[in-house]
Amino acid sequence: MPIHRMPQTGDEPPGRRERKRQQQLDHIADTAWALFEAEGFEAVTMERIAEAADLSKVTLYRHFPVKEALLRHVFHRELRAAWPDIQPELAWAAPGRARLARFLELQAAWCESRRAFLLPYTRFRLSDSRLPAEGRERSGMEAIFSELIAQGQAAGEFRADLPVALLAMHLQFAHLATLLRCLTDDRLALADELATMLDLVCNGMGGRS
Amino acid sequence: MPIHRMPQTGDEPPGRRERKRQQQLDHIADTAWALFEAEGFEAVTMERIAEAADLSKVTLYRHFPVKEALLRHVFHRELRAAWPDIQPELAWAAPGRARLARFLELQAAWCESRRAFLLPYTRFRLSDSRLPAEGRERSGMEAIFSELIAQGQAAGEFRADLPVALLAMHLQFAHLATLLRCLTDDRLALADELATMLDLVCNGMGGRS
DNA sequence: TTAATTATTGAACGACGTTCATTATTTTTC
DNA sequence: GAAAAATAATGAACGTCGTTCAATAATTAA
Repeated sequence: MPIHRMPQTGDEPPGRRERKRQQQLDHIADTAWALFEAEGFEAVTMERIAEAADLSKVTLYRHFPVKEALLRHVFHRELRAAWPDIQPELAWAAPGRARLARFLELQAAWCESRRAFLLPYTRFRLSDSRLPAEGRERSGMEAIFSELIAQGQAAGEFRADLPVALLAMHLQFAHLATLLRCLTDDRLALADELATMLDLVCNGMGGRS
Repeated sequence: MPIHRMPQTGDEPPGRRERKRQQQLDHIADTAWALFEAEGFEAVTMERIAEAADLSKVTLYRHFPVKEALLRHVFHRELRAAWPDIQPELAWAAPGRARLARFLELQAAWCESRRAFLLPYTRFRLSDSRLPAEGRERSGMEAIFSELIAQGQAAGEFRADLPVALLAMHLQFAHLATLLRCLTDDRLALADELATMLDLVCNGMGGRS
């Protein structure tokens, strides 16, 4: 069997190379996060991130093939960090639409304090399909939507004639579109628009089949 | 009053400068269309388009500030050209969902023969919000959706508690998302996925308010 | 015709993302 | 342990997108 890629059993202890890789990823993400926060996503060049993290530009691009992939990595790390605070709040709402609505409320608040990152991230997520296969794994948000929708389906609140993945994708695009609209038009309140969006996604726009 | 931008009454005869501009736009679009069709969107550089159209690169960028703007211009020209064939077919279906479904059918067929352009165009449309104001005018597709939805609202088939523009935007994003999915996954049939998408947009995913 | 606007151009630039040959490091195998 | 194979990292150069600038040509307004 080919040695260089073993079957990913996952329980084997990672070698030193993998460990160093992970901590270097963390180091890069920390550095990038700080720079993005200080100067904005567009203003920071990949070369500067590389220098600040004490890496070659080529090496940085080996880890993150496009700049937005780095943004996504950083962003998802933040999202994972916020999840323990968000999740218990959701249990109070009934599975299905109510819980989804509660999540969007909490999410909106979380997003408000990350406006600088949110616009480029949203744009990228809306149109990305050029990341390598491993990068096309479920995004943090997509995984959460899938979970919440599956709960709603199990509770009989969401239609079960369509696969969860499709519903989740539909919701996610509507979500991203709403974010994009709000971020490019300051007159729109994120929380309100998200509530309207959820209404539309759940109830449809009224056409009978 | 400032001379260089008059109120755009529109009925004054355009000067020679404006006429030359228009025919140059047409010339550029023709050239770009041919190159795109022959070699694909990504493979053609802006410099080559400029050379082929006998222009300076800077001049080309003056007309189309980003490459995708040129693609959009070319694409919308095609769509406008196809519209006379599509529109009469729509009158046979009742306004509202049926007519929308019919449009998506015809659209799918039209798209099938333009796959090469469709992917970059879709990606761009999904995430564009950096075009100059004049460029953010309603896209061809968005205008059509708006019209069809307004007809459905008037016929009482679509809910009227939300503005047409919002419904149209929602539909358009779902539409683009479906295109993106089908173009990046050959196993999916465009017509089928569009029908499912319309179902989802019209009927919602089943959550009660 | 003169004066003010606008179009067009070449040349250079910064940034993204890639390629390549070379060197260092880790992992495997003996 | 040491040798060999595989992978990681590097600098340097390159192509493309998109922009800036100063200079020239063409159009319009006075």
